[in-house]
Amino acid sequence: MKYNLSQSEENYLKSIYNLIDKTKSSLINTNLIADDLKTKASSVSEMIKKLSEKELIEYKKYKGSQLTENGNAIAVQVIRKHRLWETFLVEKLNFEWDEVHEIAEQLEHIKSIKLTNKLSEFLGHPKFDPHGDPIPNEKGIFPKQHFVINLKQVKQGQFAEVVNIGSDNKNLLIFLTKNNIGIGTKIKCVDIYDFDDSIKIELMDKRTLILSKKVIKNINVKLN
Amino acid sequence: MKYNLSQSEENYLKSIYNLIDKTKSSLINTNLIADDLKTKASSVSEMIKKLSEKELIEYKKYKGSQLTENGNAIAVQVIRKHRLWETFLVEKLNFEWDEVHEIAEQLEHIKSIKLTNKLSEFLGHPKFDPHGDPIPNEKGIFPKQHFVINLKQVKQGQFAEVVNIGSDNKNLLIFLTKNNIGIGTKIKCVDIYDFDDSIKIELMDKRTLILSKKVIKNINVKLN
DNA sequence: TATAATTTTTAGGTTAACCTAAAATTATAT
DNA sequence: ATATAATTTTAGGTTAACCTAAAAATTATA
Repeated sequence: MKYNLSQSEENYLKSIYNLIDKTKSSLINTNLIADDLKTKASSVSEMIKKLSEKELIEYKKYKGSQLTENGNAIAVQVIRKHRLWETFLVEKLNFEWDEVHEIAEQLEHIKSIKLTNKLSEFLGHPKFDPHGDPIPNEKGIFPKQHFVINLKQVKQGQFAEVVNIGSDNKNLLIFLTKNNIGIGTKIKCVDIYDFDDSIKIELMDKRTLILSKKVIKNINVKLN
Repeated sequence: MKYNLSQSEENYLKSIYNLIDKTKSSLINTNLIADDLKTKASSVSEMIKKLSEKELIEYKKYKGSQLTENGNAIAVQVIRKHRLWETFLVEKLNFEWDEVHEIAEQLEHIKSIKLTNKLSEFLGHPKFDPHGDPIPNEKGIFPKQHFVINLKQVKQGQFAEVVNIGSDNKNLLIFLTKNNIGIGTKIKCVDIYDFDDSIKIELMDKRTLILSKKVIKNINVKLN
């Protein structure tokens, strides 16, 4: 179990992991990966073949890819590093949450298990990163999370608390910050507009705000 | 002045910078670089040609290489990152000084000026890294150093203080640690053995120790 | 100073990761 | 059910960074 993968290979594994997570489907299409990694389907086909020869991906031609146990374990460790570094950047270096993704994309490929573990320790073994994403431990175990739902599931009149932002889009994050929405923010759903799937929310300070469908899609909450 | 260099290209610039420093010569031989980077002379020739087309290296065939102003500036920034990360690893994550070089070799290529500056700030803008090497600032200016000489220059009876170890060799660093020699250690030269260029030193606790020529070569001191 | 030794460069090849275009396969729609 | 559309793979090409071996240039030596 001594893989020495290139950054590219790690990125493919991570992408597949994230796409499984996002799409809740176990077989990931080649085009989806290509899209996610901003590369071409032909490049993906090639890489998938290589990774399946290394037994990190399970794949039958034309049928889509999934991760093997080993592939999954590696992806999880890359994600662990990504989220630990994001936490470091925000907590220790005072970066804004919209600035860290890009830098963490680089840092996640640093190869040193000892570094990762010491970093985690230094940060106090954080369970969630600045976007509310759970941070797996050295063994790949994720922390337990409260029951998380998407904001669009919240009914009129219900109270909820933001626990996670499901996107690294800089402008979305800046928008949320400007409107005082962050991890832990408590909100009330005061109105639902069916015609465009937007909603009106109320913050603790009684300020109200209309959120578009696209914004809502990326806000995950727990009910209060 | 917006270069986007590969890790390899950065390594070549850094290597030339370090070799200029070490050899005190302004023209660096192709073979020296090959040796330093554990690559072949033919690869170096190729890369040198490329970097001189980018005007980062000044070079005439068969005559050796030197850095242009731009090449030097880039090398210094890579070195800045290397030394800041080494400091972080030792000061904040409690790594030993013999463990950090390898990891810093990876971290030095992370591209984010903002990260570098925030890291420096987080560390309190350190002037020297764990091996006593000076850390240049954002503008590439190195801190002033006291007059530094090599340990072999110290005469019998003189007192000196270790300010710098001129090697990243793990075993050398472990050896020094085991013998209570580190940056800031005060020593007295009690004997010089001409026949093998070794010396006997005395530490503050009166313990004496014989150091070989190779060890001495890598210990730089200031006289006290 | 001519010859030998060393150093450096060039020529030509390999590998990883990308690409475009064409072919193969699968999915969709009439 | 078959034609069309979409997806995926294959074929063949490019680039960066390495390599070996041979050629060229420089340096050292007899």
